[in-house]
Amino acid sequence: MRWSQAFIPTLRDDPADADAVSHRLLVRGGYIRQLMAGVYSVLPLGFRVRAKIIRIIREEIDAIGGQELLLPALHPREIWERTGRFESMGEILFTLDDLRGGDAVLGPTHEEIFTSLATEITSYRHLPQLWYQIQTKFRDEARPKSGLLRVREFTMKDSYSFDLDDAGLDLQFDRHFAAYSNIFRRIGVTAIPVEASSGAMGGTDSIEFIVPSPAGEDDVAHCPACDYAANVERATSTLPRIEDPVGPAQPERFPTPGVRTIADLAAFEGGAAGDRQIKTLVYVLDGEPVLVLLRGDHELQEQKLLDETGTVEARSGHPEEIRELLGADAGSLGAVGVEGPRILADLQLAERTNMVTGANIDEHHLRGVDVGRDIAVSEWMDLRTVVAGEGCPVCGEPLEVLRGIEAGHIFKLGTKFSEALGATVLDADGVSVPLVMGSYGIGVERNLAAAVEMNHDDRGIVWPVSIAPYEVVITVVKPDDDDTVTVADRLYEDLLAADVDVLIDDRAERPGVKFTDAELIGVPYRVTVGPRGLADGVVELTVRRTGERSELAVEDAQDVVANLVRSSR
RNA sequence: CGGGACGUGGCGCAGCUUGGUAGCGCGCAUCGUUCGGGACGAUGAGGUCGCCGGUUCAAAUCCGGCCGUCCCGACCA
Repeated sequence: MRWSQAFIPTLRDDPADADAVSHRLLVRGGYIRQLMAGVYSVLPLGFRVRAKIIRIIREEIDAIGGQELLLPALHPREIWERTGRFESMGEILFTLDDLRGGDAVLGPTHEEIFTSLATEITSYRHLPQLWYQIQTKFRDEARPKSGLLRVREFTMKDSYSFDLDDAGLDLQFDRHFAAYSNIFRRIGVTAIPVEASSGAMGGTDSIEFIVPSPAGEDDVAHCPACDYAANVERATSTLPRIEDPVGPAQPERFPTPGVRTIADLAAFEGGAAGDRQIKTLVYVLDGEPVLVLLRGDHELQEQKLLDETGTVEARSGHPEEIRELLGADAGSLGAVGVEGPRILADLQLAERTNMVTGANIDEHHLRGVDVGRDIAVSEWMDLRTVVAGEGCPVCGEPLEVLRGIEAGHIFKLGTKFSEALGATVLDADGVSVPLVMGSYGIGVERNLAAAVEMNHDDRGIVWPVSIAPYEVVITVVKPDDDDTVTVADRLYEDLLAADVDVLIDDRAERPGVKFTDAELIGVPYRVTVGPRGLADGVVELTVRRTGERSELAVEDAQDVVANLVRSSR
């Protein structure tokens, strides 16, 4: 491509509304433009990168036996109602009417559609199957942000596996794990596989691939020693045992004027440290009010509460609800003697004694509370959020907590969708059994952005060669100098013939502008052709990532550059 | 959805408090001088001041409503 003819609208200034590094650089570099909140146009440079990412994904999924197909983005509302997800995903579903008055939705994902197609599989002899597509998804996110990282319309590769039994699913799952690892490596991002919550999917196993980045939205507990990694929605840790001093034979009420918080009570004369308090929260789970108990210095992990209780929608109780349920306001709540609502207690409270908690009378607390003796816990469960520095559940070393981008997610779905939609086969004994399914997603543009988050410097993007829009840019220093143009054009033609993706900057611009633009858009290799070098029979090669420069004899340039590109793809 | 900010040529911004001919930088076009790290000069093109309504002789500016965008939070396969 000749830069003089290309549509590469680079900007000299940072766009005012771009915050994330990838957002800023992709807009400035002329890769993308925003059309509306969370919706972007992909310009020629961006399109080339996207195409390379798609090619890598396609090669890897084909390699594990995937069959590519294309399902509609426009779905009947009815199929979403049949699996209950019109309700559970209702918020993010784009809905629309058609002329015959029916309701349609734009697909946010495709389990329902793949599963309904899979009803055509009738015999175990036709299993396993692995189907995938690379297609546009629509999700009406409440808050799109950070450029391509969180959008409302995006491309996803989603694959779906169909097996007779769990063993078959496990195999397909493991193959996807390997394929995804290959994909991220080839795209040039570091993605940490982490145990994840299955959320509303209701599956069994689920692994997210997280690219560490401050622009991400997921927190991951990671053990540097043994590689344990889990989304904090799921992560556990080991904590030192606390020895409680011996307490009274029954709880004692005491006034605590002005005490509202855990910290207040810890500082209060006659109170107790946070780790000796019981925190009592009122939550409403699918309409049912419950009490949630945690150690005073621990934070609730709401996703764990959802997962453990099988709840679709959870919220904290409103002040009026709390008062009606317990007779006091937040700040003085407790579970001692409470009957009626379910009491869900975090495992870390087990066998604790002589604790301090609210008395359900405003500005009064109880001391000497023995959890086993005084509180009618309905269910024990892991509910707390892991914090950096706590012990790894596998090896005990201190955990770190990283922020990252969810670049891919693989799920074992089991039979949830096949049962709901009647996707069954006859097994060898002639018995009708539901297909055992897995689903596997990877966001194309999100990975493009993640690659920029991981590969940039203060001058711009630094693409890995594998996904760079162009592998080489030839910078023509003096486009009105005949020798320069002759040599540059010949090199350009030769590199094209050698199957190198090459861009020639033949614009009538000053050299500084060209160098700056080349660095901004992030082309891995730059060959500078100008009279100064040609006087000595050389051109100059600059490596974008390292800034390393070398001189190449004009006659060698084509071979050297082509080989360099080939070896770094 | 709650909180905050913003909306003025392609991009980045000033002007609004105190109503009176719409400005600056970059970019763009033409010409000239320049030319190996974002040149200089001259001339020029380009704007329903987000939209609707109100106040006023007169509204980018004041008032009301709406729309849009970004940030924080809530939310989120």
